[in-house]
Amino acid sequence: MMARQRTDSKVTEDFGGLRMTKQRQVVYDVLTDLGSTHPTASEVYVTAKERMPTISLATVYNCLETLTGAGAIKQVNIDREASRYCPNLQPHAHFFCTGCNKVFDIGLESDADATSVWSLPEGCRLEEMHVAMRGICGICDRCSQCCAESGQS
Amino acid sequence: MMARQRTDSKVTEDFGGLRMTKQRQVVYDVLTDLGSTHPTASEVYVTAKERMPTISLATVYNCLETLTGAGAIKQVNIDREASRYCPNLQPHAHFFCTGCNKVFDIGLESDADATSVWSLPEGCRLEEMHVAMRGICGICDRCSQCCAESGQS
DNA sequence: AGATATTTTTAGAATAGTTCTTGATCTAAA
DNA sequence: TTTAGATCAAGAACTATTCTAAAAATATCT
Repeated sequence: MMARQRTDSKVTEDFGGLRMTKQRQVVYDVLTDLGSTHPTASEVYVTAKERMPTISLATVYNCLETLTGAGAIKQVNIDREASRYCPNLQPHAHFFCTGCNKVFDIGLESDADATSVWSLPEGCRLEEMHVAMRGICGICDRCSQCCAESGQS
Repeated sequence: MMARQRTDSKVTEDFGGLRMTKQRQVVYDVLTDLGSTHPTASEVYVTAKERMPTISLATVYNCLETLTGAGAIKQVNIDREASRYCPNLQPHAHFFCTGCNKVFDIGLESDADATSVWSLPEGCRLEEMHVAMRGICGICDRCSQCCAESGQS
């Protein structure tokens, strides 16, 4: 699935013949390094600029779009807030906690199919599905019970 | 659940003690009259202005926000495109057809539970869930087979 | 009813995230 | 090494939405 190429330190992945420029590699690495924080384009930009001071915000946007198009990363939208980006390619939903403002990946129950609960009209070809949830995460919920404060991050 | 009030022609609904001003009534009526087209704020504005020429776009935004907050209508977001609004209060998903650019309501299979397929961490309080799908609707799919054209609306 | 307070509306300015434009730079191919 | 195409950088432009301030409408209180 992923071909290796020569690089000094990092595994460079080949996503569908995408030319992996230095900028794209930095953006991709930042995204995987930020792990599950689901950063926005601006947040990616801040960290990318530390590693490559000449990179521009427009380039970060370009790279994120290109990587998304190539299927290397996913774009996550919660309402109309700034898009976030996510390196998790497994099928999953996103839980947005209104207490701490964090986004969590939510996996499928084992051998569950997210589409099967929906009554799709005959002939529909489903190509993508985005599931966004809002609520209070377990940490914030527990915190609000014991200290009666909103668990700000 | 919904108290009736005197009006000339239309049923005026009382959503959680919301003051139903003329503007809010017009916006709400436009939304139900546009049926399942899932109009944007601007599209609501165009039709609302025909019925009440003095109404402003800001008021349409205000009314849509107020009605959404009162639970009278739902806001629908597909990626970061302009928000659409929907008078269907039943739990349902939205299918966005990339062929004809239309949005369809997708109901749940009978006695299915959309949340049960997701493995929510213990202690999470889920308050809202939005399911957005992209693909080709049955009409566009059939059309592309017989006439080899993208079924533009 | 009349006076006062509160809410809502209007119009336009402001904002934020994103996209576009243009010229420079890089890369791949011939 | 020349040429063509892709990518990058910087800043301008765009668009959906929110904010602001003043006017209008509505509710509340004597």
